[in-house]
Amino acid sequence: MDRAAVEGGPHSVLPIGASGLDSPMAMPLYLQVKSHLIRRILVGEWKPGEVLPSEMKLAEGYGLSQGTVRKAIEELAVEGLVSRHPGRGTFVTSHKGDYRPFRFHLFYSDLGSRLVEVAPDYLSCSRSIASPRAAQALQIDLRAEVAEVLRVRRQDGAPVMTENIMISTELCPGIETILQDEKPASIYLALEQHYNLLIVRVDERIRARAASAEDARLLQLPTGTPLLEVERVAFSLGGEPVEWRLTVCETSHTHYLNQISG
Amino acid sequence: MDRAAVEGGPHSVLPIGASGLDSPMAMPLYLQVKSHLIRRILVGEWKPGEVLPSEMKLAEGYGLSQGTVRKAIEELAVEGLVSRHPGRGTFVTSHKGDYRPFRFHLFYSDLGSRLVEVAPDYLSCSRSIASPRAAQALQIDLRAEVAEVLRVRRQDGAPVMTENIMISTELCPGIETILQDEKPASIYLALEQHYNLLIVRVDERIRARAASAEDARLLQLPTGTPLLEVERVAFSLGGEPVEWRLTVCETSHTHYLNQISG
DNA sequence: CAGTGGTCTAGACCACATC
DNA sequence: ATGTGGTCTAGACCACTGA
Repeated sequence: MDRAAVEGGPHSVLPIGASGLDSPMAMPLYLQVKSHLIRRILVGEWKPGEVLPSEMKLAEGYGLSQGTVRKAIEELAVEGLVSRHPGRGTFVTSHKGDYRPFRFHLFYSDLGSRLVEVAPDYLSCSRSIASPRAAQALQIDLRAEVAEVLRVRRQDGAPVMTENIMISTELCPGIETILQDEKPASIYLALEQHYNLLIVRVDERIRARAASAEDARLLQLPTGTPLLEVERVAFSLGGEPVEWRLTVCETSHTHYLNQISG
Repeated sequence: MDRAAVEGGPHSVLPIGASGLDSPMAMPLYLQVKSHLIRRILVGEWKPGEVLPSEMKLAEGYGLSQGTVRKAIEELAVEGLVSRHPGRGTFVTSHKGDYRPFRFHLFYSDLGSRLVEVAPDYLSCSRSIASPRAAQALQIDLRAEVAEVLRVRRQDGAPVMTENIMISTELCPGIETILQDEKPASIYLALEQHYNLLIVRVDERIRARAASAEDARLLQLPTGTPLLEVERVAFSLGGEPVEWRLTVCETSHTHYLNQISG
């Protein structure tokens, strides 16, 4: 075998053995293939929803056996970057389609239905200055510009949750216009379609707090009511923080469900 | 190959092809092996911390190739039931040892340290009657007996978290005595060592609530203070609910961290 | 040193989807 | 009919562990 590199396409990124560092087993070949495939997805060679070449084609391209490429793809599938369908092929994950839509939304009504199943109301959507917490989380300048969205979710007509969202306009220029016009139910789908940014991980820090005057007004309840506060940072496939979000939820008929296994 | 079943030991459970249903690919062989290994662990053939036979030995025992058995074991490793160590062997997971101890405890101080790193104070430990919520979660009779524990955790000397724990005495006879005597930092380690019950999954429902008079007394703060309430049900390897736990935490210098990926 | 799990290959057959 | 991913085999070499 000649460890052929991937050549030819306009999207060719880096041949696997390009650095002189491919001494035997420095890093397993399947992990090198995995990294290389991630870079090719990142760079847009295959966009969300599109199909990858077959295992055999990729194996030929890399000059490796099918089994090695298969192991790389299997890890991508476990991590949710691609999904595999027998007889059809391997597809880049999209928030569109049937692949676990809204898999990052863990709020449930106490009766079991998911709170995300009703579209949110957009109260405002504008350019703004990042809050200190958002700026730190997004690793941007303390007074950098962001798109800011304020949304409310209802359950049986009553408002139960507010979402304050900030996205760097440097990373996503024009995002405030898109959100303003489309008012999407899934912001992550919008990021994916307009900026090729695939959200693959979110960190959520959860606290209890008393309702501020603003909370009380938006959620129509007394100031001081205990509320659940979830501060989220969403990261793209490339590991960049893309979105900061502060969700505040009234939990008398709602809860956050976390199932931890392994 | 003759698809030899596992014979001989006193712990032999079920040969893989025992039912007449091993028509080709009804269920993949590696999944059958996986299920069989889980049953053998459940039944105590190898206890937490002990080593499994090597892949080759298991493959010979089942009359399959090493690769098939490997795939079964790899899934067990991903699910956290076993851990693999090159050159040493495959071990049944234990909460003891270095395998992600306290991996179900997601409370952190705002400075980043884990709240579980200081041993809790045991305030009380007794036999009691299950609360309605606990009885429902543990799938036991509404007035069934449980062991009830009340613990408090401190941060820099100040109490920040109470834990109210109920465990069915039917499933774990004598557990109240063990907890009373040992006051273990990890209840799951105690369940594992005394009852061969391995906790592999917990469901947590999170809400905000106002401090009750009892909360206020235990945490030394005003009644009505917003607190984070986490209602946990812990499940054993066999899927039975084993423990119900209500954690109440003051979150002005503490948070619950959930990292969601895939 | 022998034994372990980790990687890699090259082949085979299967169920499934699409045309 | 063709091509896909899914399963399974049988061999090889490697790095690491522990006696």
